[in-house]
Amino acid sequence: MTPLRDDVRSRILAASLELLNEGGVGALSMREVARRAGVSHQAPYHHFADREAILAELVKDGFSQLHAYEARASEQSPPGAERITAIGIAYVSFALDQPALFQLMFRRELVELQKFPQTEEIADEAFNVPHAAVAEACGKSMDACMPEMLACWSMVHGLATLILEGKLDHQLGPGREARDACVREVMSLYSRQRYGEHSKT
Amino acid sequence: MTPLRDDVRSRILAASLELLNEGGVGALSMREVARRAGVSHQAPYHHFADREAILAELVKDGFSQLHAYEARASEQSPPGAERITAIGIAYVSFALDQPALFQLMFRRELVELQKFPQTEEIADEAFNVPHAAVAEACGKSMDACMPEMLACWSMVHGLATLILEGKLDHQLGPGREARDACVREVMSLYSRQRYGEHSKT
DNA sequence: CAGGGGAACTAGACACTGTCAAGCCGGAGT
DNA sequence: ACTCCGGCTTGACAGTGTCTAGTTCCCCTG
Repeated sequence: MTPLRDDVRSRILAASLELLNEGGVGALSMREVARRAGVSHQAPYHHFADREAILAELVKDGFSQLHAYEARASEQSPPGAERITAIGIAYVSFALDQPALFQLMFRRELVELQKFPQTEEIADEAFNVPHAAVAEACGKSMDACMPEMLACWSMVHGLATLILEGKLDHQLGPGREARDACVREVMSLYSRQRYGEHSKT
Repeated sequence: MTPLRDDVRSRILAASLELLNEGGVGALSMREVARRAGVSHQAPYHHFADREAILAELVKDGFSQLHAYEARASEQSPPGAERITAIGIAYVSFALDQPALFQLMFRRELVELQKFPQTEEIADEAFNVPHAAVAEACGKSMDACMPEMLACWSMVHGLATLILEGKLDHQLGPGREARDACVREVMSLYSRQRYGEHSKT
């Protein structure tokens, strides 16, 4: 009942997220987190088993954010190619909005999802949104359209990764608009040609 | 002239690669490298400015290996969809053969390519192989087919990344054959539908 | 109203890391 | 013969994650 009860815990998570966004995963050290939260360097271990458990908590929130991005895109677009494009753009937009968090979510060396069933479950929910959209566009069952789904997911995830790791800086400019335009172009190029034309853009 | 002259340097690189392959990037610490090379913990700094410089050297070799994988695939297949498929499979094969090295090559926080022009140049060579293949299949210039190239590269890179990070363990089995089969399927699904049918597989 | 118990938190220590600073040492150049 | 210098070693420092041992304080029971 007392909001003070979990005060330290939430301050720790807040400080973690702050550090993550400021300097990436490398800047997120347990001791610095504790320092920012104004507690001793050992206090975090009373709320989390180890560093990985804290990261898993951030990752959980990350996947639920990703799910929200995708769900909104899915609802606001008609089924078929256009919906796939929209979800793909949402996926990359999330990655660009939360680069450090996105990287954290896909680093097994930092957090092994299998150890955190709650986090894994939310991750699966996020993966289901594009999967369902692809199945609908293909007119196949979720299982039957696995290759299509993998192709789609891979492309979107690869695009996000390459942009974040700066591998496309040479091709694209540094600005956010150029990146968004590129994502839109690649996505619509992909899904239009695969799932049929759509009028958008 | 004396082969002993660079003995320490090459032993350091060998030890680095060994550690990288044994336990990933996290296991590669300067002190452990020095220990394995049989020198003091400061010796590496007489041959490399810092940790990043050692990693850059490994990355350089990684990109030249990747280039070799791609070049061989390109030569052994006819231009068009089939060549793109082959190069894509080669790309992912490299990633699966050298997982730790592949990850290292695409982590800007670990090695910023711009700081190492030699490494960057070899990386560009590696990226040019698929780029040329896509341009040929499209019948456009290298510049004009940038979106197609990005779509292709993103998909292949994303597939490699997702497999390595274990995100497809649930969909695929753990075995290498299942992965190879999946890669083949996704790749040919992609390039066949985009660049026309080909008889293979 | 004691008093016991346990949770939240602190403090100290350990082994480890990357890197700076100083010293040793042997061979090359003048 | 003497100096210089690059390759290497040793020592130190601040920083890390985490184990262990206290300390403090609130709640629950008798």
